[in-house]
This record gives sequence, structure tokens and C-alpha cells, in this order.
Amino acid sequence: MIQLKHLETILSLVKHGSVIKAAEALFTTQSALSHQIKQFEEQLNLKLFIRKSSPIQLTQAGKLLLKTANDILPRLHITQNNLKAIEQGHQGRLWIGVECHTCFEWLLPMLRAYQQQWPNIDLDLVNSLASINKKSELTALKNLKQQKLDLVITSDPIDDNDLVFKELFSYELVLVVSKIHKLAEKPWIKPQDLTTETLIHYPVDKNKLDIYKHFLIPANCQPKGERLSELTVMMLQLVEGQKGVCVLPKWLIESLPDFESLTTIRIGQKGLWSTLYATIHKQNEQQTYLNNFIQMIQESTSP
Amino acid sequence: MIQLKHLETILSLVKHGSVIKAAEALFTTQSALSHQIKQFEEQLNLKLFIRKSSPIQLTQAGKLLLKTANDILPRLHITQNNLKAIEQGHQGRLWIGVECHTCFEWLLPMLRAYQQQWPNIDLDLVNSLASINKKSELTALKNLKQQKLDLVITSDPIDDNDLVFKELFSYELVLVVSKIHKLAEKPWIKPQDLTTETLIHYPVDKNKLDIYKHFLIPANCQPKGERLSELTVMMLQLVEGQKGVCVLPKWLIESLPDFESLTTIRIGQKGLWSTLYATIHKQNEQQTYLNNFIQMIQESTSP
DNA sequence: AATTAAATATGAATTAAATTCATATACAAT
DNA sequence: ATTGTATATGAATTTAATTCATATTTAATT
Repeated sequence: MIQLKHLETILSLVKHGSVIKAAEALFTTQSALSHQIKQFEEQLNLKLFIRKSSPIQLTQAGKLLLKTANDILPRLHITQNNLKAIEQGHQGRLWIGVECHTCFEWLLPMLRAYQQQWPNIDLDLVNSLASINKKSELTALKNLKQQKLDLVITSDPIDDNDLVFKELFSYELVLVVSKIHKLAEKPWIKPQDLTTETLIHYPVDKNKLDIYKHFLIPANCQPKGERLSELTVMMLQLVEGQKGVCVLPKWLIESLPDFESLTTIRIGQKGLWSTLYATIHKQNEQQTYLNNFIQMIQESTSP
Repeated sequence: MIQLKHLETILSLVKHGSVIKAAEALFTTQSALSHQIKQFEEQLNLKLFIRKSSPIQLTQAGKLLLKTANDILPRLHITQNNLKAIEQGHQGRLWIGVECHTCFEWLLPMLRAYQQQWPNIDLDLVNSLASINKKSELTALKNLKQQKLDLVITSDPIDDNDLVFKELFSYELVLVVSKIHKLAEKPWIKPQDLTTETLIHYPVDKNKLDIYKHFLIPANCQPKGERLSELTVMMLQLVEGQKGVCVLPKWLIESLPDFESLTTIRIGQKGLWSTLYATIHKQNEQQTYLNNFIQMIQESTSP
């Protein structure tokens, strides 16, 4: 069977004109190379070159192998370099799974900046929230574990040896109501206050929503009604039109000066807080391009 | 360093979906393949695929190697096949050196027939007679020995362990004279008869010409004059015009019905005979395409 | 959550392969 | 013929690959 060393030998032979010099250039001894060539020639039952002339002269078989070597070896060196680039983190894949809707607000603008800084990273955003069925509940982290994703943004860290959670930032979730809503003047609301309201939220499993998980369910309350909306602006328009109330990050409302008819109320006396985490696979813990991405988030969100 | 076995492994892994099956397909054990992959991954400091899924899933590095494997391995198989073809003699080089002028007469038509039968043979005719200087006297056989030529047609076999001489055919050399020449009626000539004649011959070293080597020099004679000519037809025209006499193979004259004003005379009482040999390198003694060529000559000249 | 079957990983022993060292042989040039 | 240089080779040594036996891991099932 032809091996790469045979191709390298042929190249070196042609380049240097004798077995001795070729061996030297290949950092081996004349003897080793002689053995290698002999064994290869016997295997092929062909002579590769004529030794009696100086510089050595290739036979037809030798010329064929030379051509092959010139075709293959440079191709292989490119692959070697690419692998090195991947290893050193200049090249890589960053497929991001996002488990919270509002994240898109700050994430999307960030991706552009990141891609400029790391042009060779294969960047993609995978919406892990597409369906509500329970099976896909843990999809993002599960996919991360199987390395079908490279980074997941979540507010629910789990205990898993394969995964590393890195805190990004905390934010307060507030109730968004119309300024003319009956709750509008309260300094903060109790769970019971929501039992007369229609709660507008993203189409995700209720157990994943902080307002249920950490506020309503512990108090054994539930809203009068529910209404689903995929888009934040649509939710806000519904609130404006008094079709219900919704829960959103405080920073998000503050960044939207268009909705002056709305106001926000603290949820509970101390407020409802959530913390976001960037999750990566343990194996990728040292990957520069991933850590750099996380760092970029942290820097852009710390005031 | 990437090796071909690594590329083959990647291909087999993708094709069969697991290390066990890939190992089986590569006629090795799961253990061996596992060791091999581990060592390769450690060397690259990169994971090539995710084992936890079935079928296994390539990482970016794995995909890169897969692409390289698909580029390189088929290219290499083609070379393997070509080498096999060369080894089995379907492909090869037949560069012929010719040391006698008249050989071209029967050789050229033969080459066409041979090339049709062996289309993959790299066929070429090298005129070894281009110059007359003494250094190039043995050029054809020397080149054959150094395998710069593959077959030499000569009438002077030498003793050399690297070379194999195969007899082709013998022919008589006769003196060609005009029918009205004073020697024309003789049944045969003596060396002395030529001392009054101008001898027309090919522009080669005289010591290589049979008429000198085996007829004139042993008798210590020499012609009155000499005249050189490269072309056989030109020589015959000169003889027709009584500018001299020449020595040519009998079969050649007989095959030229255009020169009815010429006649041939035996040289010496028993005639001057020469034998042609096809010479090949000892290493090529078993090469089918070479032996077939020699056989073709023998068959076409032995009616 | 425990159990099982299948896949993968690993350590140590074995086997195979490549390399070196010391020389022999072959060749080219003078 | 002689000498210097290149190549070849056998045996010992070193290095690498493979196997065997077994441990660990994982996904699927109960």
C-alpha cells in the first residue's frame, strides 16, 4: 500500500538527487531510507528510479508517484494548517441555543460585532423555543451536551458534569401594565393581584416562566386568563390596548421609549429577579473563541 | 502527522456510524481503532467526532478530515491502479535506440502496428547516429544500460551483465554498382577491387561499418575515395550516376524496384553477413510489452 | 432509579515494523 | 587499478501497532 512517507521520499529524492541527501533532508539515515525504498519497490514489483546516474532518474513508475505526491501533499498540508487553526481556536463553530425570548433583544446586535472580530467562526443562532411540547423542554442543553450546539443561554442551570455554566447578568422582571390600569399605581404586586388579570406571555411551557415558577405557583395562584404572543412589540401593544398584562425584563421596557402609555410594577416586595447563564460543554472550556464570546456579553451588559 | 490510515478511518467511521463497525470494516479490532483514534486526537488536540450519538457525529475537525479523505483517497487509488498497470506491462516506456541506418526501413512501418496493439506504451525512436564523434560510439548501449533507453537495435553485441541481446535476423551486405560499372559482371569481389573505387556510406565512424571491419581492414585495403550520405535513396542515385559504389543489405535493394540500372555483387566469396540484435536491460527481461515487440520484429522478418 | 445490553476506553503483553549500526558492495572518476 | 562516494544489507535495537482481557460509559428499558 502506498503511504505518505513514500510520496515524501519521492519528492525528497527528486529535490536532492540522491538517497543520501534525501535521507538527510527527511531527518533519517541513508540506511533507513534505503530499506524503505527497497521494501516499497519490492511491494510494487517496480523500480522507482535509476540509481546509477547522478542525479537519480525516475522511471515511469517513479514519475507517476511524483505527480501523485505533488497533487496530494500540498492538499494535505492545507488540511494540517486548518486543523491547527481549529485547535488554536481561530476557526470553530458557535451554534447558539437560546432558551429565553427576550435574549434576542441584546443578542442579535452582539452577533454582528462578534462575527466581525472572529470572521472564521461558523456562527449560527438556533431557536430552541420553536415548539412547546414537553419533550423539547431540555432540548437546548441536551443538544449542547451532545455537542450539536456550542453555547446555550439559559436561566436554569442544571447539574451536569459535561456542562459549564457561566453567569452573565441578573435583571429584574417587572409587570407591564397600561398607565390607566387599576394596578398601575401600586408600588408592588402580590400573586393574588394577578388572579383577575389576563397574562400575556411567550408561547413556552408555563413551568419555564419565572412568573409562574417563582411567583404564582408557590402562592398557588393563577391568572384569570392567558394569551400567547411570539413578539415582544405585539405583547406590548396588547397591554396598551388593555387586553392584559405581561411580565418582561425591566431593562427591556426602559430601552423602548415608544411605549409611554405603559408603566412597570415590581413583582413581589423584593422584585422578581432572574439570572442568565451562558452554558458551554466542558470539553470546550478552554476554547478562546467561546470564552471571548461570553466575555463580550458580560462586558456589553455590565453598565 | 496525518496519515492515510487516519483518513481511511474517518471514511469508515462515517460510512458505518460506529467505531466497532468501522473497525470491522477495516479488518481490525475495536480496540486497535480506539487506540489509533485516541492517539490521533491527542496529537491534534482535537476531538474528531462525538461518540455519544448514534451514528457518530463529526466535529468541525472531523468534517474537515472527511473532506480531505474524499479528495485524496480516490486520487491515490487511481495511482495504485496505474502502478499495477505499469507492473503488469500494460503500460510502459519503449524508447528505441537504433545503431544502423538501414534499420529504419523496416522499423518505421512496424512501430505503427505495434502502437496500435499497445496503445498505452510510450513509444519513441531515438536516433543514436546523429553524431560521428568517437565518444558517442557506444551511446545507445550505454543509455540502455542507464535505462535512458529501453531497447537498442545493434549489430555489435557486447559482453555486459546488465544487458540481454536477442537475435533478430541475419542479412547479406552486397556491393551496389551501376550495371555499366566495370565490376558489374563479377560474381564476387575481393578487397582489392575496392581500392580503385569511391565508397559511399552513411556518416558514421568507419570502424562500425561491416565493410571496413570485416572486409577492408583485415585485408589492409582502403577505397580510393569516400563520400558520405545520410539518405539511402541519395546514395543509390549517386551510384546510378557512377559517382561511386556503396554497400547495403541485399533485402533493401530487392525491395526497391525503382533502381533497375543498378546491380548487386557479393562481397567476398562467401558474402558479407551481418546479424541484428535487439538489446534490452536485464531488469526488463520479463516485460511482456518489450518481448512482444521483439517477437513482432522476428515474425515480420522471418518468411 | 435501577438494570441491562451495547459501545467505547484502557492497561499490559505481545507482535510487528522501522531504525540504527556496522559493513559490504557497487559505481564513477581519475 | 585506485580511491572516494553512494548504495545495499544483516543483525541488533528501538519504536510503534495490535491484541487480549477487562473496565467504563452510554442509551434504552423496565
